[in-house]
Amino acid sequence: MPRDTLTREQIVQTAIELLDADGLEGLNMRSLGRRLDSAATAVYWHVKSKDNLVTLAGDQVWDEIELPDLQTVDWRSAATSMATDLYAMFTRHPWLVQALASHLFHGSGKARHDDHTLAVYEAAGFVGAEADQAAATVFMFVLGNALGESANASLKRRLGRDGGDAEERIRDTVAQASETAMRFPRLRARLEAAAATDYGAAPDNSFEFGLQAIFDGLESQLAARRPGRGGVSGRGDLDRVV
Amino acid sequence: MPRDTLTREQIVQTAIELLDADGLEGLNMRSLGRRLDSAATAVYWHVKSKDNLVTLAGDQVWDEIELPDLQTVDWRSAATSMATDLYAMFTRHPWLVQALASHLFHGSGKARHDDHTLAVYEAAGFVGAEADQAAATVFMFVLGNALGESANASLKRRLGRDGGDAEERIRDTVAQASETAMRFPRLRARLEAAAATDYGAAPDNSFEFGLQAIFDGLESQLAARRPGRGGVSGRGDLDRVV
DNA sequence: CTTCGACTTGAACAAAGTGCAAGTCACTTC
DNA sequence: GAAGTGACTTGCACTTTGTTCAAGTCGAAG
Repeated sequence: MPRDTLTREQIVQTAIELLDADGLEGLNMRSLGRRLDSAATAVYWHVKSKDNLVTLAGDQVWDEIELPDLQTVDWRSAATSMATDLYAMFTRHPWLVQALASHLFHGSGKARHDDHTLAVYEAAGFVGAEADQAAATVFMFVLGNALGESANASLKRRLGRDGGDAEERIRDTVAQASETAMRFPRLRARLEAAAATDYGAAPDNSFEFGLQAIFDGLESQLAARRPGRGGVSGRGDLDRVV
Repeated sequence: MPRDTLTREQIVQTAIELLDADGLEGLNMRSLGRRLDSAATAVYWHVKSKDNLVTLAGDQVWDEIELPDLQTVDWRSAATSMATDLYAMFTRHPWLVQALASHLFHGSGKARHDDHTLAVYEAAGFVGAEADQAAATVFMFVLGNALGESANASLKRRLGRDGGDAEERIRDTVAQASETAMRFPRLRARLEAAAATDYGAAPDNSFEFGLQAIFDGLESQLAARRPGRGGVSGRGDLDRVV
């Protein structure tokens, strides 16, 4: 009963669904095949390898974010919405962060990340060498938050999947970690509070807080430097900042 | 010819060496056993699982960073050195970032990250609810940079290992990425420049730049808010910042 | 009707994590 | 010193998962 022939788009789409649901570990070629009513190996006609498939899925997912319209909003709003979109995208697809960390995205990685980051600033009207660094700052902040969120999602997934036994495993890990952390006495109270945290609880507003603080800092650093120059290179005189 | 009995410390130490050299994918129980002159499964007497082993390795590695001395340095220097140490540690052990992203560290994760971040600020004299968010901001920024660096390291490792054939693979990936990125016309020039980048080249100073900008922003946000209050809770009034 | 190329399939291989029954060896106990 | 105990090691084998491959099926073109 083989239905209409498989398409690459269909495969990538299904892969994204599996990835969103179960993370990078949750995607395997056999279950993907099953979900597509095909043999696992049928996929290999359309896609070179699993790595390749994940890369394709990632490419597709990048396109979910869009550039804000410069005509209607000021740069800070534009940059804020762009960064927020980016963060939301990473949150929707936590596996993307995993893939980034384990190289799958890398090859192109450096190029694409920087591009999408630059989009934040170019879209907002910044150009030139300073924008490179400012954009990188914001992007790295977003990425860091995404990594945290991704790890969080992995945990929740595990907790949800294999019941009480997983909870126990996690309690173990916490206990084990505490042992190490106890060496930092000042942090003890805080750790204990964190261990009791309900992981399903609403997130705090630290992302927005940090984002705005960063914008403040960038604004003042860039403003302080702008009057003297108009060029494009000039990486040299940034060194004294540190 | 079985030598002296295996110890857990020895195993963890060797695991870290393998991880540093070849990343998370480079560590497998059989090669670990070989390196230890033991059967692969001997390790299982000392360690519960591979995940567990990676967690132990991570615990050990966290201890490489230390708290700055508050008596001798101002908060900003202290926080800078702490963040820089953290970043250097992640750079030395890129697999830690991978492990973070793929749950291995999570259980305690949220708790431990926040702790170590908080250390930046507690060590520097900040305390209270604002410190939570400020610390999280810095930490997330460091983490994001670390993720970028980790991906970069993965790529270099690949390039180094299996020769020209890998380079070709990477060229492919870049070409593929360009195709997608071409849809963002403003970014084209930048992408082409990035594709030509020598990955072995010296890093720019964007980490330091971003870090100082963030401190500027935090300083002004926190300073602006401090006069009115002295309490500890007070998450409510932060909302208006956004 | 034949052929060709797009596409699918099932068997099979290799790598890697892990459990298990059976050992070995040092040290304690009588 | 004999017997035993428990720490530790080993080889085998099972499982999951990515991937290859020879052998198909099927629809359209000639």
